[in-house]
Amino acid sequence: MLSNIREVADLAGVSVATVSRTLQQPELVSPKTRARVTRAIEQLDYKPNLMAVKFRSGKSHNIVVLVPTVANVFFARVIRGMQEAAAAEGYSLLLVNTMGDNATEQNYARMIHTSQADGVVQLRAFNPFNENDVDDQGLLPMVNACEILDAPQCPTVSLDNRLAAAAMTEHLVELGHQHIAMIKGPASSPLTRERMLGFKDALRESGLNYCEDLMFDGDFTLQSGFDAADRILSQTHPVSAIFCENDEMALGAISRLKAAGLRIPEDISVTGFDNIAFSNFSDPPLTTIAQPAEEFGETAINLLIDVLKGKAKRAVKVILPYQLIIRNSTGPAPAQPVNPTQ
Amino acid sequence: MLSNIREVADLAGVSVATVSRTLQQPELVSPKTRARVTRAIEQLDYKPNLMAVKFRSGKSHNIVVLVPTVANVFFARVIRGMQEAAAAEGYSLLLVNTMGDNATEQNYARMIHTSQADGVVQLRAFNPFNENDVDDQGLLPMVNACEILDAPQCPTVSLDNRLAAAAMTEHLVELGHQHIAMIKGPASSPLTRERMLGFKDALRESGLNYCEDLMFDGDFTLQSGFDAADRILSQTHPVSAIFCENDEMALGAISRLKAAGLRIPEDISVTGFDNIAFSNFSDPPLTTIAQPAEEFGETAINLLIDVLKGKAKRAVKVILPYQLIIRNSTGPAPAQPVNPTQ
DNA sequence: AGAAAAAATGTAACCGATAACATTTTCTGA
DNA sequence: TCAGAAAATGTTATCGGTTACATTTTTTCT
Repeated sequence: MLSNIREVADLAGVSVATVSRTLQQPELVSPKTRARVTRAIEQLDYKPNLMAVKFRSGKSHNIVVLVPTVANVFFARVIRGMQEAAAAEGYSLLLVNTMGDNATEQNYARMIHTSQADGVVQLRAFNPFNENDVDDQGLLPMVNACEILDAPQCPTVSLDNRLAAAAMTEHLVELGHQHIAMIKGPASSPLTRERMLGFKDALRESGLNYCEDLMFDGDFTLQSGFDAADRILSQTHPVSAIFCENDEMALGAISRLKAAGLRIPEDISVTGFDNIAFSNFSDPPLTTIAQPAEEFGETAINLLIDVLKGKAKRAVKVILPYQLIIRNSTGPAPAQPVNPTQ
Repeated sequence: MLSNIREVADLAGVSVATVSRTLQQPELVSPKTRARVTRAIEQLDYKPNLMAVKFRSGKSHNIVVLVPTVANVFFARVIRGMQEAAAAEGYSLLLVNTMGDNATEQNYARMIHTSQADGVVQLRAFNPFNENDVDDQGLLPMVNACEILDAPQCPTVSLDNRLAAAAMTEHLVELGHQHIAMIKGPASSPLTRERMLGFKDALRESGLNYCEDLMFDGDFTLQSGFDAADRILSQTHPVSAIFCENDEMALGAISRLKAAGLRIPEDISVTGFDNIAFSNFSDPPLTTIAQPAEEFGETAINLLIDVLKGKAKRAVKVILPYQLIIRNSTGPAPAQPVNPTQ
C-alpha cells in the first residue's frame, strides 16, 4: 500500500540515493533521470515517511505550545497566529492545555528531550527548563510570549503592559475618575503585576491615592469578573470606575453591575484589556487595549525557529505596540460615585 | 549529552534487548537485572528517542485535528475535551486551522500518508479522504465530530441538531411568536441545514408558515450576526423573534437590535445555540441550546483511538444530548411585531 | 541426577530515509 | 585523442530503537 524509497528506486531503475537527491537537491540529478524518478514517484504515489526523515535528521519539526487554556479568546487568536507562521515554515504545533499547572508544563517541555519536539512556546511566565537545557549559544529552545518571563536565555515577545495599563488609567483620570477599582488576574501572573504597576504609576502621576482595598482578585474568566464586581458592590469604598485586567472579566463585571441596576458608563465606567471580538458587540461596547494577538503568535514562532536554526546569537526581546480603544463603557465620572453602603 | 539505549546496555552490562524489554515488558526481565537496568537508566538520565520508537513502530501517536477556526469559542471547548482525552491515552494533537478550505484539509489529512499522524478528527462535514484510505475493517482513520458528515466509513459524534432546533422553535412558538426570522450559518455546513429543517418541522407542527424571506445568511461570527440583524431591520416582513444558529451571531444581532433602540425581549426575542460562556453574561442573558462541547471532543478522540487500535468493527454514531436553556433573551411575543417599514 | 520445560538473555535484522564516500559517466581542453 | 576535471550515480553505514529467533540459564519433575 504505502511504497517506500526502494520501490521507487527499483521502478525508476536507479539507486535510492538518486531518489533521495531528486527530492532533496534536484539540481544534482540529471534532467532525464530526474524525470524518470518523478514519474515513478507519481506512479507509485510515493510519499516519504516523515517519521523516518524526522528520526534520521534528529529534527521533529514539532513545536510544543504551552497554553494556560485554549478557552481564552485572546489565546485563541495568538494560537491562530502561531498556526500560520508554523505552517509556513513546515512546523506542526503540539498544543497543550496546561491549566496553569507547573508539573504538566515540565512534563510536556520534556518532549524535547525525547525528540518529539524541537522547541517550546510558553504563553505563561513559567520556565519549565533548567540550565542544562541551553544550547551551544546559551539559549533555551523556548520563546516566551505575552507574559514576561525573567529568563535571559530565551527570546520574549510581549507588550509593554505597564505602559498600556498606565495609558488606560490616564484615560479614566482624564474623565474625572478618582475612585478606580481594579480587577486583577491571578497573582501568579507577572502580567497582573505589570498592569498593576502601570495603574499605580498613572495614579501617582495624577496625584491620586492608591487604595489597596480597591484591588480585587480574578482569574481572567467571565465568572471571576462577575464575582469581583459583586464584591465591589458589597464593600464601602466609593467607586466610579473599574479597570479590569482583561475583557472577559470586564464583561463579567458589567453583567453584575447591570444586574444591580447601574448604568454604564453613566453610573460607573468599566475598562478591559485585549480587545477580543466580543468587546465590540457588548452593551456598551468596551473601552479596552488592543493587542496584536495574531502577531504575538507569529512573532513567537519565528523567533523560536531562528533559535532552532541557530540563527539567533542572543535572546532578543520584542515589544509589540498596544492601542487604546475608547468605546462607550467609559464616560465622565458621575457627581456621586457608586457606594452601596452610603 | 543525550544517551541512547546502547550506552544504557553497556553500563548495565546487558544487551540492548534487555534494556528495551525492561521498558516495554518488565515482566520478562528478572528482578535483579531489571534493577541494574533501571539504575543505569537513572544514572545516565536516559530518555528513549520517541521519534525512533514512532518510526520503528509505525505509529506516530499523533492525531490531526481539523478545525474551521480555533477562534470559535465553541470549538475551543471541544478542543479542550480532545486535549484531555488524547493526553490520557498518550496521543498528541496536531491542531490545524483550516479556515474551511478543502484543499488545506486534504493537505493535512495527508499527514497520515506520510506517517506523521495516525488519524484525523474532522470538525467539519468534509471528507478529506477517499475510498483507498479505509483500513481492513473498512474504516477511515477519522472521526467526524459536531457536524454530521455522510460517511458510513467513519464514526461520528454529534447532536440531534434538527430536534434541538425544533425544540428551540417550539419554545418561541409557545411564547406566541408567529414571525420568526432565522440567521443561518454558511450554506456549506450541514449543521445549518439540520437546524433549518428542525425549524421548519416545528413551524409546520404549529401550523405556522415558513417564509423564505426571513432566512438570513451568516458565518457564525459576531459580525455576521450584526450584519444579518441589520438586513432584518431593513426589510419589510414583520419579525418578533430571531433564531440564530449560534450564540456568537445571536450576540452580534442583539448588538445591532439594541443600536436600533429595540428592547430584548420586550420588542423582539433572540435565541442562540451552543451556550458559550458569554451567553450567560450578555444583556440580556441568552436563551440557547447547551451542547456538551468538552464531551464532544473527548468522545471523538476515544472513538478514533478505538478505530486506530482496530477495536471498532464498524462506524458507530454517537448522539449526545442537548439542553434547552431558557434565559432572558426570549419573552412573550409583543402585540405588534417589529416591522420598520410599516 | 539428569532430561525436559520454562525463563532469561543475547544476537542481529529491520524500519525508511540520508549522506559520506566510492565509482562510473560525461565533459573539457590541449 | 586522451588525461583530468566535473557531473552523475551507486554503495553502504547509520540514526535508535524493536523484535523474531537463537542461545544460555534456571527451574521442574521423575
